Amino acid sequence: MLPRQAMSPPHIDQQRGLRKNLAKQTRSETTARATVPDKREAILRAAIKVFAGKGYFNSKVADIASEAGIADGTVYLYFKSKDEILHSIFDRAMADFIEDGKREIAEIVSPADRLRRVAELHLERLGADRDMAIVFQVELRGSTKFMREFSAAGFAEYLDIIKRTIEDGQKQGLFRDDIKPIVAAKILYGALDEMVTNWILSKRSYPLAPMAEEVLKLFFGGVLAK
Amino acid sequence: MLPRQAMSPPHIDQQRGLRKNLAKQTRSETTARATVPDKREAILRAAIKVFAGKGYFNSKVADIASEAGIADGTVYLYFKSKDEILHSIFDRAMADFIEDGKREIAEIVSPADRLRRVAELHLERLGADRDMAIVFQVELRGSTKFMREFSAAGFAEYLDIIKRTIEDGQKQGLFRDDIKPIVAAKILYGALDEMVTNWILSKRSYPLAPMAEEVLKLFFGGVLAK
Amino acid sequence: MLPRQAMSPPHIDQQRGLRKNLAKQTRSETTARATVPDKREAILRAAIKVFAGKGYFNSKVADIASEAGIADGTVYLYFKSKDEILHSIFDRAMADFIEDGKREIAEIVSPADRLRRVAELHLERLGADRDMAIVFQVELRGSTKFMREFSAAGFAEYLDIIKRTIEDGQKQGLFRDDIKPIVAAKILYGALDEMVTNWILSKRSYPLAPMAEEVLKLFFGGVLAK
Amino acid sequence: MLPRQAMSPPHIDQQRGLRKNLAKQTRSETTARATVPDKREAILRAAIKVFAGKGYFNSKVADIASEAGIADGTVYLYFKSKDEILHSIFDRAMADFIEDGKREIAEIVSPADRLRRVAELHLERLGADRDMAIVFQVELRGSTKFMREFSAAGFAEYLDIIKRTIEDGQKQGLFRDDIKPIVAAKILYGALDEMVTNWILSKRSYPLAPMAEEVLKLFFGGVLAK
DNA sequence: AATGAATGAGCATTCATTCAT
DNA sequence: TATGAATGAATGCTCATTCAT
Repeated sequence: MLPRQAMSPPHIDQQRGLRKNLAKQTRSETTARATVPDKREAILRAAIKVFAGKGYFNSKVADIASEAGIADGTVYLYFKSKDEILHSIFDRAMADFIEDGKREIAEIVSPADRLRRVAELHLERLGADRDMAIVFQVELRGSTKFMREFSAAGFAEYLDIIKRTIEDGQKQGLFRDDIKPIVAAKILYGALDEMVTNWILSKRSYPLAPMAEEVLKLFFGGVLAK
Repeated sequence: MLPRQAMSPPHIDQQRGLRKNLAKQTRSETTARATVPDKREAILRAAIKVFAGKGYFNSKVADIASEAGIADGTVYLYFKSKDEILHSIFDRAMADFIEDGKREIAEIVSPADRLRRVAELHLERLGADRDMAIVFQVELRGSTKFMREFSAAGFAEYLDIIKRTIEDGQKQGLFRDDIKPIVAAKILYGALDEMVTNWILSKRSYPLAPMAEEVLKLFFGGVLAK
Repeated sequence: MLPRQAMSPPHIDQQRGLRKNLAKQTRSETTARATVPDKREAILRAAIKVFAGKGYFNSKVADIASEAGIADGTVYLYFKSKDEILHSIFDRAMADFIEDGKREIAEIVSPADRLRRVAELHLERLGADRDMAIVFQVELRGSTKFMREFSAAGFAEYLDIIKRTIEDGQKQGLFRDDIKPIVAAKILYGALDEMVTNWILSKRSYPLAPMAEEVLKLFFGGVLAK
Repeated sequence: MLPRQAMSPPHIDQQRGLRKNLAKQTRSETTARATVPDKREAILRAAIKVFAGKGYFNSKVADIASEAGIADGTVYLYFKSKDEILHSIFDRAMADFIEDGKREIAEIVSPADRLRRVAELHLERLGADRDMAIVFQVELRGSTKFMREFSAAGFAEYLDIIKRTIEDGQKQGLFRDDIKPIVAAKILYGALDEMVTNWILSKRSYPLAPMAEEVLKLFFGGVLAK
């Protein structure tokens, strides 16, 4: 669920990011300003860290600016408001996550394998960036406003991907058809989501991604003994 | 998840209030001032409504007081801080929920039926009070601080009830034993939780409790066709 | 400077306090309410203690009520406001102090001895009740409003007593007449006042009254060697 | 007792400000905004005025900001709290006063002349800035907390200067040695202090400094006729 | 007279946002 | 672009005072 750009070099998600990056590097060589190539990116990374640490409402814009190594006012050259920063974090992450998910799934034939890949991706992504995971699990939920927007935008699409895969499975006779696809999709999502939340809150440190297999085992076969 | 008192439909509280009011009026027909039976209760109800509507951080103490029909300062006769109000909501609700859950489960022999009852209770409770459900799903999650406290206190116990039931099922050979009970418990909880969240965010109005059956069907049998 | 009533049984200052006291005692025997015969008095004593401990502005009316062992609202049956309590403390104390001073002085012929007696009384009074002294030295000064009123009322009269005594001394050729009596009076008062202030602030505990002699030695003879 | 900087007649501060302003205007004649040269200074001056007028507890931070011609929040860019403003006033003034006092005294040989200079300085300083004098006489005394701190810090040092001068006088046989130097010092201080207090409370307007001579006349020679 | 629950005006402080430089 | 000093609206909480009982 972590946006690619958040983990990769900046700009890669912005139309032909690669080209832009090249251009920037060219400029960088002349201006000798190698560090913080993209300030917008730096602000977002700083915001994720700060939000994760203190929560959205307890985080001050000054904290973010400080973490990003810039002046307070500079934040407003890149974002209209503190609110917009949080939005940007979600929007970018979700868009990126969905795009990646789609791509990876596209090549997989078996619905079960597709679900497996989605679950793995879900946990791999969030498991790779604890701060981002915290923002997603905690801050996203901390606001009905965001939840609705989130729901309306990316989340619905994400859930739809799962749902359609389940429908495929049903059409192919692989999945039971006495279960509503959308409900099954929500259950899978809810289970994965709970894994992430527990992982975040856990005092122990353990890899999140392997939990995908555990979830799928139950999701596929159920808890009843055969 | 709402405490019985707080969760019972409004008319019951009002009936209680009415009775008390009548008594009072009889006692002093001249004085018109009708005292609110339980102001602390009124504040909690008001807070749940306000928090549900605008979120904890966007809610002003004045909003709560106004909703409760009392003066701002009166809130502080019953609660030490705005923060304590939120805590009280959780504490009471969780304690009550767990107590009820335990009682109901105690009489059920079959582990599967016990899980069924837990799931039903979970959705019945939250489904009966949308505002309380919003506070639980949204505000509780919106703060790592609360989540940790919640986790440490009531939530862990709740999850443990589910876990032990699953262990029972495994011992009796009813449930697969290649699945870790705690993971299965989290999955069930996560699935139920997702049902609640979706219900809250949904524009359509539908009964939440019946979703329990849907979840259990999948949780027990899995999604794969036999 | 401590008002007599503040150190003696209540009511002694209110027209024939003794008689009233007797009456009260008579009543007390029937009602068995021997403690706190005069609530107004109790409030004033409590206020002096509380004001001395935390300062006027930091003292809550509730603190005073609690210290006096009565309900908050009861305070307002005896005083119109918190402000009035402070006023009452000063007014009573000053009136009493001046009255006593005049009486004691009246019998003394020698102006020097009269000053001596005034100085002794000043320090004896305040030295006998540290809390009252604190209120006088600290709270009285902490408000220009009070200072002006104090100045206008009792203080001017007190200073006048000293001044006239000095004038007497000058007329009798005992005191230098190249010094303005009012200035000399202020100097004596200022010196005594400083003794009290130092005594209050001192961490060590020592008797205040003996300082009168020290002050007078200098006031009479000056610091220069003869 | 006012720090030189703060105590110097307004025009000096303004001159400094003007020069700075001129420079600024030259640099940018288009921008109309004239920056206040030293905002911290302005806040302190405003606070002294406001505190003198209404007392510390009755003064609102908004009053100070308004008097200083700045926004409320700006106060907190220079001071951590309202309390810190009062502290700053005292600290600066005392430090400055003591420094000046020491310097002036250092060059004087005769103990009597030294005391004279101290007394003159004392009254000159406070007599030159009525508001500052009010804050010193009223607000400083109005809080045992401040008095103790004041006592511990600057005041003790001030009193010590006087005390040692008197000790010098005694060693040189100029002053009686049957009087404790510290007591004499307190008496002198108390007398001066009383002059200031009376000056502040007086409705008439008269120069304070000349009172030094009156006080010293009595302090040196005593009130008794020779 | 006494109570103490209720009131609500009042205020120090914070912090997102602006804007002159 | 970048800065960061300045802004001022916003709000949790206190506490003197009231008043129904």
